[in-house]
Amino acid sequence: MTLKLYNTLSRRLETLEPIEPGVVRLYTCGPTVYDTAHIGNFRTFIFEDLLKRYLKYSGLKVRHVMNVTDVDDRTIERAAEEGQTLAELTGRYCAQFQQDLSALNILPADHLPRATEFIPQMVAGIQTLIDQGQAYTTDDGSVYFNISSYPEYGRLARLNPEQMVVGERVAADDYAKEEPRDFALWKGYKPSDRDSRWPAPWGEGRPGWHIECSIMSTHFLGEQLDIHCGGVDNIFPHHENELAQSRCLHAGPFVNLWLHSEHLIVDGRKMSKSLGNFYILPDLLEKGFSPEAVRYTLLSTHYRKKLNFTFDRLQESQQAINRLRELARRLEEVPAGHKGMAPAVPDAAVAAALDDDLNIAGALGAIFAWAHELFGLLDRERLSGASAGEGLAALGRYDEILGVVFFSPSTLDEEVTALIAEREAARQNEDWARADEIREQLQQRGILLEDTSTGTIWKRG
RNA sequence: GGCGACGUACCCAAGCGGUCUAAGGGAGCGGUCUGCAAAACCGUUAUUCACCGGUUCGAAUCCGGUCGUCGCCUCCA
Repeated sequence: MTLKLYNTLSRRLETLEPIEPGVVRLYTCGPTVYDTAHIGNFRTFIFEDLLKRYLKYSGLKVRHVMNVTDVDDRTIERAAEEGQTLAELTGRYCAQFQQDLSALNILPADHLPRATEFIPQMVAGIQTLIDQGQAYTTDDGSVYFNISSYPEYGRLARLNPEQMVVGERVAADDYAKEEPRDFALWKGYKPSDRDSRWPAPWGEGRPGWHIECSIMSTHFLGEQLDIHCGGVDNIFPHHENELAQSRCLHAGPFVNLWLHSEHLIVDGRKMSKSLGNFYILPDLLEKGFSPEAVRYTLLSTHYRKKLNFTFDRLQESQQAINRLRELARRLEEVPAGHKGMAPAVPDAAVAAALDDDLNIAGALGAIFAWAHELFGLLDRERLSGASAGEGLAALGRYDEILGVVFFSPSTLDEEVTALIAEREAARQNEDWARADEIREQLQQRGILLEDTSTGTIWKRG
């Protein structure tokens, strides 16, 4: 396996060469738990899941850490609005987040540390930067990183600090600092912060956003990471600042490969809370879409391409998944000793595509082309029993990467089960009118019935 | 103003200088099968890759320009 990935730092494809042979140290930026994450957020988490699953598929061990930001402007604001403590609010949304991760069949990280669990370590790190003369305190008890103390500042984002526009967002920051481009390591306490206050040598307050990742990644994975992921909007300022801090706290390279996923688009604009054009998973499930259809939709476009989200897309994804599930069902029906052809499984094509910067569309193309070949043989009863078994195993392997075929075993409620039984009876009596009526009724509810040679099956529409 | 990405059929999308008269998914149309459907299969829907010019024996693929869309430029995945 020679997996090549696009490194944002070099803007080139680079071969993954784990620091420790056979083990990949992966750090992915998690959510800020001030609200339910929208599916644009999940596009990134699903891209990271694809990466992780493919690394495992390739025989590597993955040590994965995802942080949870549970203290920042938004969490504090939201907690105040809802009259809750910070911990109550973030606890609630963190639980929601994990529930959504699970629904989308995203493999959990080995560690999911929350920023507030590492405040003393962050304080120590900030103190080191102060001691080194790379950070300074201000009268309000805040601490800022002096970007001029780090010559490589701007390298990741390819921004020249001299040319950076000091815009509204900087002006809106009412903290005192020596130079507008410097960023906060620590924010001095203000009454509006309510219960969000922690002690520090230079004064009570709370950590800035970026320092948590520098500290927690090192804590769990060491000073150098193989891969660090996030959405493109994290390149600047978050990752640029994180990189600066980490490089100043320890001399090594910090991250070998920086990977960033593109945005999910709605009506031509990026999906975001501020634009109001977002969807959350529970709402899509409520509308009757399956979690696997959401997963497939977010997964099936290359991670560095913008992805336009539509309900049609979800529907198309469901159809594609149904096709693979149908293949599995048909393969299971082939008797073990059946004589026939033995087509090759597309392992090599799938691996070649994914080795090329996770070319998922190429991999899916290979899988579906193979599926088509198998269906043709199945229709003519010319697939050997052994090949059917191999095919089923191969599909299982590929689904360890895709995670859309063999998960979330759907169940039917009693009413539906009874209707299906009633229809069976009607068909036995050749009462076609009643049988068709039930079929249409269930179709309205998103359940498709198909009468096969071995009985009636159902699937989601 | 600075930096960057993208534009392939009705929709989505692969393609990384020749095997491209361009994978794969969805959708449509005709057929086989079926009680009828659905699924699956067979056939069909781009001699063409936003547009213009250039490099090359050869370009969807490289270079330049034009048009269009989007993103980032201090706390957005």
